Amino acid sequence: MTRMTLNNWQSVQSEVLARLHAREWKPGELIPNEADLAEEFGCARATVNRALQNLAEEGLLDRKRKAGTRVAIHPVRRATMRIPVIRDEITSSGSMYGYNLISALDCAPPSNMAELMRLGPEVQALHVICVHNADKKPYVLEDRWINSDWVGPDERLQFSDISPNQWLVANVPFTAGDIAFSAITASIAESKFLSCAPGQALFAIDRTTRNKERVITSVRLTFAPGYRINTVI
Amino acid sequence: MTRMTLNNWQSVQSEVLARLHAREWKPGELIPNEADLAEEFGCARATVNRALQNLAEEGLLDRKRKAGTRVAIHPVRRATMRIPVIRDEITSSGSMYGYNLISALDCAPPSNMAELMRLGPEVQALHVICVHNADKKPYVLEDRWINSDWVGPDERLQFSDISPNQWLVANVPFTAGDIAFSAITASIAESKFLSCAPGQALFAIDRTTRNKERVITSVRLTFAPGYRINTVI
DNA sequence: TAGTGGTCTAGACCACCCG
DNA sequence: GGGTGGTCTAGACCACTAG
Repeated sequence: MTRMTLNNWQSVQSEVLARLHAREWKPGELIPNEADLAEEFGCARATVNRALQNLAEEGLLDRKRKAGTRVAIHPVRRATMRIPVIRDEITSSGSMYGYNLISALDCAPPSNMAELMRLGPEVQALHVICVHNADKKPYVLEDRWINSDWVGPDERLQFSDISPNQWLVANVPFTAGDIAFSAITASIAESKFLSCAPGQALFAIDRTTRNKERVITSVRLTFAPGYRINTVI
Repeated sequence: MTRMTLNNWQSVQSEVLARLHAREWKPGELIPNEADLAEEFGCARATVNRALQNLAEEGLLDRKRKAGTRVAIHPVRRATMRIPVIRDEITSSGSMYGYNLISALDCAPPSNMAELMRLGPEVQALHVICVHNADKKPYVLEDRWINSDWVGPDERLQFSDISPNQWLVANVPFTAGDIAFSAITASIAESKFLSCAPGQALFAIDRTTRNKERVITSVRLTFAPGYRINTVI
């Protein structure tokens, strides 16, 4: 066994990655245990552990106590992507950010939304519709329901100046959320707000944000035609 | 200072999370340094480090040497999502998986694809079109270009039985890739393969896979209407 | 039950970078 | 310059689980 000196976990990770890419360790195979690798690499076991744990997190290795570490069969199963913070997304692409409040009304939400927010019948919530612009052209339509418990009468006045998203992020703590991506067909209303043809294919993001199982807000973002979301593996 | 005993990094992380959710430490604020927290929690600094590093990775904290650790202003900016392995996605939802090869031909790719794959003019690549079915109904249309260097004449015969994706994952190592999500309008051809109306909004994933800067394959997956991709923060 | 990964500790040194 | 996070080390004990 050639003995090398890799004295930080990044270099250990690189070496392991190289062996995976070279198929020296093949998918499904068992690789040597941490103690042996530590000796071969000339470093502490904790250093090897850090490297292998990182690769396991990325989905390239499967680790189990006693069973050892195996090369994952499906090398990459996860992608991490930025959740767009609309204002940043627009300004960082060099465009000028603009914001139009369309409406902000208290009313009883439709039944599916009431159920999601666990509101009784007749209970009202705040419904906000607004448009974010890039260089004065519509960029995304925001259609949001907010649980009234989280926003007082004073705050909602501000929504003519700052977007509810920006306000919520800064003022309401949350513990969990879920996101869904889909393709939808532009309705008449959507096409009007986004200045596109009805029936056009639009990219939509639905996001629900919770604080300890209670829904704070649920939003649909409908993007202008041509929007893409990119990420790297 | 109340002194507690948190002797593993998960409990340290929970405690820190609780303070963040309770707004005890507010967005933008500096939190105590690792040594102080270690003393307060009654554990080693390395344990605090592990917890804080994990929270920083998740986007909840911003850490800088000398500057210290701050609560992130935009609490969550990343979502990690499963890259669907089509066959698994279909079978794990309880449906029967099926596969139809439409065509597999060597031909010169269109210019944008040739450029992406860095092929000279007139150089051919393998173009595969196939459909994956769930319970005999079209689920996703796969339109793929494969660099001929990576697939010999023998292998391509197999594509009538197993999908090129499955074959590539098992046989060709890759080092990097990128993915894009978008909404497209169904063309005549797409609508035919997916049994939907032309003009319908469809969810599309474009994926390019590389081995050391050389493109192995580039694929567009076009999903049948109604497809959604879900993830949790 | 024995082998493997998961983690903690105490101490140390280093890299970075704010003031 | 000095305080902060980033990491390594050696040793130890524990938790899990395959055989």
